[in-house]
Amino acid sequence: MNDTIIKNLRRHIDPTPEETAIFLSLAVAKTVKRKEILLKEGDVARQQFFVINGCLRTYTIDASGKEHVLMFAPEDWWCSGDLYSFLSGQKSINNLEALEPTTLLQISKDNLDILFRQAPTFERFFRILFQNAFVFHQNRINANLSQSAEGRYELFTKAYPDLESRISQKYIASYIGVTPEFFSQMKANMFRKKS
Amino acid sequence: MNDTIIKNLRRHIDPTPEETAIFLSLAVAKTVKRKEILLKEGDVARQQFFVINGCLRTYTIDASGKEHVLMFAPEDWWCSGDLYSFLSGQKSINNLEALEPTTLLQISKDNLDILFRQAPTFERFFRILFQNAFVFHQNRINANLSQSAEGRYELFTKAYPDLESRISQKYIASYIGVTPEFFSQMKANMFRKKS
DNA sequence: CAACGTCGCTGACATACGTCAAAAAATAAG
DNA sequence: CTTATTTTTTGACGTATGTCAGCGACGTTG
Repeated sequence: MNDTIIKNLRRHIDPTPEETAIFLSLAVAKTVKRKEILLKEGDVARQQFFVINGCLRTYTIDASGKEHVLMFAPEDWWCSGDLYSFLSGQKSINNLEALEPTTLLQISKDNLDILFRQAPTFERFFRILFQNAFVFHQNRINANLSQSAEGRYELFTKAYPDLESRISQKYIASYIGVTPEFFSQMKANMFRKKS
Repeated sequence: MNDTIIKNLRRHIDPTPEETAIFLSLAVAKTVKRKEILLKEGDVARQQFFVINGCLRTYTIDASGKEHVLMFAPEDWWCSGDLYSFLSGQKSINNLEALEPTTLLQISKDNLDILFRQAPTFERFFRILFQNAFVFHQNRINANLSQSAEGRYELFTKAYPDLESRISQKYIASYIGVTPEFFSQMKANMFRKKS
């Protein structure tokens, strides 16, 4: 079970066995059920998560009560729920929910600070992690500015290759920024075009 | 002139005089004219920039030739032009242009790697920088999903408080994802509402 | 198996925003 | 200062996407 996270860490850094041990001693394993809420708007985000198995979604609820999916976190993804809340201690404006039964590691802010002090190579790891997140998000913003719903849908399938079959498509619609009804019609149109 | 960058560094880290000196020895000052291009789509992004004075914009050009502003970088902002290109050495898909006569510091990828090795506190600095960028971008994505053009415009004014009077409003329209024509009408409507 | 809620599909109608063209206003250049 | 260029505004009309309502197909729970 620790294989997944160790492989994930090795993607960007080469920690010594001691450093890995420190990391593992500061992270806590956790299992949640489908539909379980890990972070609720208004609470403070106290943990950073790493998904070993399953899938999470981060979403907001707007003034008129509609939900908007900010990101998915399937296996091998890191997820903060609400990073600003996590860092600042302010109330979260995002929600975080499990879309499947999910196994994850969580690490608290205090432990993360300890980690950075005791194993500074993790500064590097998270620097690279957020660097990549920056690229990912800028890409998505670009898609929002320049592409139609179809283009954004393609970007989704590239970002999350095997997710579509696992989750309700209303979440995909929300992620690309259209209503479920329109998404349904759009897919029908796309199919018609192809054949 | 180095005051600006030193103050910027001190926002997140507390570098020793030696570390600051290392940083300054690896960064190069540069001045560019209005409309000068710092990075062109298809080239490789070789520098990371810090704006001392003036303003840059990062933008893409879509298949139909339309430009889309991804971000502005007025004074005291860092800007990568195309971070993916900078990191990977792949061709850039973004363009970077000065909107005003601009003074900046630039640091190459090689020098940045040297900096990380010689003064590891900068790993921390850039980790925090990208962390903040993550929050900023997620906010913007949320606005794109949940708000109308008016809401996105408000977010722009919060993100860049004194920029509106300095740049052409067609760039603001592009940043919030509407046409200049619609933006013009929208502002007229907003004014009418208020009074 | 029955009953219920959730989800996806369809169609009629509504609206935010885009397109195109032209004039007016502001800015830059000679 | 004057002309040329760029930017902004206005208006008519088009389109992508939203809203609402209904209906059928599942999947869950008792």
